[in-house]
Amino acid sequence: MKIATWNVNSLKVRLPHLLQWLESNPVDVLCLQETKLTDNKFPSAEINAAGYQVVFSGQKTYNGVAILARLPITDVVKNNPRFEDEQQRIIAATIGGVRFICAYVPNGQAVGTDKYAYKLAWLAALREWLGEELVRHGEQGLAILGDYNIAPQDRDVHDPALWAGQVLCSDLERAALTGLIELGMVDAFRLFEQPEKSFSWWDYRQLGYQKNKGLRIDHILLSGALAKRCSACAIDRVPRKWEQPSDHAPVLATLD
DNA sequence: ATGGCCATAGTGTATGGA
Repeated sequence: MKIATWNVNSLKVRLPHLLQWLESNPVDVLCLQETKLTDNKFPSAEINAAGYQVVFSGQKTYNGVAILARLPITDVVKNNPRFEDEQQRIIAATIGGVRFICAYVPNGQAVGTDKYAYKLAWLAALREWLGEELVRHGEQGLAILGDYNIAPQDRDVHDPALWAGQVLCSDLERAALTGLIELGMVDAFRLFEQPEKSFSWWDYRQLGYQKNKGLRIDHILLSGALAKRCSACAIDRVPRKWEQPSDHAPVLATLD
């Protein structure tokens, strides 16, 4: 089973990229973030025509998540039942016996702001819910894929000195990510040897991609049972080079 | 020079993203 996550930064703009990417990467499960579409505008027909079922939870202008799958999608849950949230940032479903959570973690804007506090509260609630979900689904396997808006370590940052203590890299955010991992999750990307300076997001400004001024903030976390099945994990930079790209690249993993 | 870009809403220019 091949699984992937991609922050498309507007599915309206990026639908052609999504369909093109799926042609060359016919993954079994794909989690999308920042669809930025209300549900009535979601392009289900085009995605179905590409051979995928799809479930989604969106809103106007901001956020929005979706899960595409070649196999039937069951037991869909929208949002974290432990966290009241107007913002559509989570959708969960079971596919092929595996529990998938697609997550768009809040950005946090800047350390010390209200949005930063919201991010930390959101992550604390995610941990609480994840603990329960692992009891329910851990044995068969659970994966959380998404845009975490957290660079786990300095090696995931193009310029650690510049980013030290900043949002996406702060100690409290990293501790919140560690909190998820402590429940028994594994960062699939770090199961394998990877190129130096591997990133999943590059700023649109300052020729960020061309200069590889990026961060690794999109992750696939696997429960122990799935980590044992994982035989590969990589970032696909190809669509970041296309015309009018998302600022994020897809992250893929293979489960044997 | 401490910004620069991009998407959205909407038709000016602000907000949010990361």
